[in-house]
Amino acid sequence: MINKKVNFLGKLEAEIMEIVWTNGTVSVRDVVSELEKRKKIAYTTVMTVMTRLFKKNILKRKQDKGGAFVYLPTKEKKEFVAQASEKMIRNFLQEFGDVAVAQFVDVIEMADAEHSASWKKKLKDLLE
Amino acid sequence: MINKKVNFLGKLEAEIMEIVWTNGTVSVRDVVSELEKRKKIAYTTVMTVMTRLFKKNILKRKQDKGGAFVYLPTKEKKEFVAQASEKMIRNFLQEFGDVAVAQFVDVIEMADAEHSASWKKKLKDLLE
DNA sequence: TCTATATACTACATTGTGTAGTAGTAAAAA
DNA sequence: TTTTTACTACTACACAATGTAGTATATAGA
Repeated sequence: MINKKVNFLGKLEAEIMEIVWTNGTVSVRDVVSELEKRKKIAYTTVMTVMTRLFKKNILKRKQDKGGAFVYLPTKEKKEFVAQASEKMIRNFLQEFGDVAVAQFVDVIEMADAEHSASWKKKLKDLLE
Repeated sequence: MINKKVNFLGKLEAEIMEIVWTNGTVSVRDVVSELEKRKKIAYTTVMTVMTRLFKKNILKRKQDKGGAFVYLPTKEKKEFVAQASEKMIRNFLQEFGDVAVAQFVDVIEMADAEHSASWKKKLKDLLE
């Protein structure tokens, strides 16, 4: 089918999640302050996105004293990435089987060559 | 960044490309006939999508005698998939390095278990 | 009670995709 | 040659995801 369905995050969503993952528990205000170091952004913009993230169950939140919410990641970054990756790779594998595997190896080799890295070795090790 | 940018194809786009890849050189009419076996669809819908595919350089086309266009894939399926995959895996690897590799192995193992397949073996072989 | 701030709600823009109508044109048929 | 048919270009609308932000309301603290 070759058609996409993996849903990672939008650009702003991703920026916000990075901040949340780094800081653990944050208010909208916190995130806004952080983002404002880099760009002009309205409080309500951040709030809207965080509310959406909450509705998508990517963020949890609870009432802070003072009425405001504090937000927490539903999953730590590692886990979130792992699950999103899994979904992606799974689709990919299901769709392309052999090609997927072969392609993965190719890219790993290319990447190793380009960055004198050794993902190939790591991969071999993981396969014991 | 964890944000998506890999662009595969939409559902209808993918269906159309499958038909193109299978048949090599097709007119809009050909594709419509093929799709109509499965669902109700307007000629112009298919034409619009194929024109978009052409503008995105995924299809080539040339004038047929009779005024109509015939469309051809810019890349064969194998190559298209390979390149799209490469882009995806490359992003993924760049973004998540270790986790990506580890995750790939995990999924392969799970998939093998679930479908008594042996992608793991294939992978090992490819790594010689 | 008043004021500052946070939230909820609403709304608009943009992009990608699916969907399709209409008008014009060109070729084929009568 | 005139009529019919078929194809293309253009336009348009819907819907989802995302980025962006204003407004109105609620509430806590001064």
